[in-house]
Amino acid sequence: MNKKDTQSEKTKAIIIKAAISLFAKNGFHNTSIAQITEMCQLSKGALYWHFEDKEDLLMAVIDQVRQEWKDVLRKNLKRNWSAQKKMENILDLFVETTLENKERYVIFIVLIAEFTEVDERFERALRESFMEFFEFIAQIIDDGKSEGSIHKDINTNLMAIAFMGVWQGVLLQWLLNRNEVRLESLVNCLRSMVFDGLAPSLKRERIIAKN
Amino acid sequence: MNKKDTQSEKTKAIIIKAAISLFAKNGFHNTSIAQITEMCQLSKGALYWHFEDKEDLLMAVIDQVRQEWKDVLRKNLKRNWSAQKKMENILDLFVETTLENKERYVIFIVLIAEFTEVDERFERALRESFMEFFEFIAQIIDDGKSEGSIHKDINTNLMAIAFMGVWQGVLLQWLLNRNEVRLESLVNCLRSMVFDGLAPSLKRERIIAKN
DNA sequence: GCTAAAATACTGACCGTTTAGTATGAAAGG
DNA sequence: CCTTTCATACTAAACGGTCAGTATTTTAGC
Repeated sequence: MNKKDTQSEKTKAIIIKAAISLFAKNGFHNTSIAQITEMCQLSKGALYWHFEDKEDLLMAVIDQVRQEWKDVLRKNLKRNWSAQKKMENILDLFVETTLENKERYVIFIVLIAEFTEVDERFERALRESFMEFFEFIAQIIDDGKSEGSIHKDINTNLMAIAFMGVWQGVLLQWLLNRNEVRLESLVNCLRSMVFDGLAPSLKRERIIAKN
Repeated sequence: MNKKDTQSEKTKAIIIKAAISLFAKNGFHNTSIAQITEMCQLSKGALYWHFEDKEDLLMAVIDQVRQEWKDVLRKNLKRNWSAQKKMENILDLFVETTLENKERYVIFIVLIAEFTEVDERFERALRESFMEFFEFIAQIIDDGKSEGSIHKDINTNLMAIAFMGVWQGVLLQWLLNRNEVRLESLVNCLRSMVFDGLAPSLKRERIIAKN
């Protein structure tokens, strides 16, 4: 029998799913075990059978979300695409997958805000989750440099972090203003910043200088 | 006697300052009244004499931080500067003031993450705080359009929100990676995205099309 | 294939602790 | 002496976590 098919794994998955949803909305500390067990129609004892404590559950949640991220990137960005095409598509991909499952992305913002400078253990777990993403983006950026579609004097690692940051920031502002603006519009705005630049005069000088 | 000089106002200010610091670090729900009163060497009775309840204190905190933001912008961006100069300086200003008082900016990120889709009252309070900022930035962007230093086809309000977002996102990623990267480096990276653009080829096409 | 034993999965009451908030009284100062 | 300001002691509720016991599934013996 496949390990994933055991009763234990099924129940664990149900609990993790509920926890992701509640942690993303209310944060870790403001979500009670009772809320989680109510959502998945289980008793407290059941939860504590599968997870040592609340923190153990959070670790499982972080792992799960990291895996989902990885899958989204690997499945949707085709290997044979150019770096430029990947970079152009990555924001669309974020928007698309956010609209179908918001929690997946929001939860990391909530957890960073909650645990940074507070709990070293979870901070590290979050940072390590992003490391995988950074390496993925960094590879694309390096390819883009070879291709000539990305400025060669850009610091790859810094840019990967900054790129992650701008996406998360736009997502954060969308959350706050979700009734006033559409995520697509906000991202289009971001795109025109990142890919076209904001100031035509500045940009022209730069291009002239580079040629 | 100036209202600000009364004992009551002094004590209030001390409590608010401690609350800002603790809310920014631990969030609202994960900060206890006891922690706040310990930090400012006061008793519970004292805090509840000056504030109706914990939520009342949070409202005062939000008001205070909004005021600080406003002051930073008004004092440091000279009225007679061009829009371009203002836009070029605003990120430096953020970095500078963040390094001297991190909480002032971090607290909004923490509170958005904590209250969005959870508590309508505080969500609105936060949104209204940003409104002032958006209007400030929107004015600069509009001036920049008249000047010709900013693309005319940019949606001003959206860009103001997105601009706020990218700053917050970079700040968030810096918080997480503060031991690996400097905020200045990350913001320089952001600047080269926003002002120079990422992809030279795309950009050139756009300029040619516009001329 | 049936049954007994054993491992797994789960329930719900309960415990100690922590929390926001209150009641009450003591200083302090004008 | 009376109002403002603060300290101390307390309450009720909510929290994470435990535990004795029950149900359900899997394994093992024949």
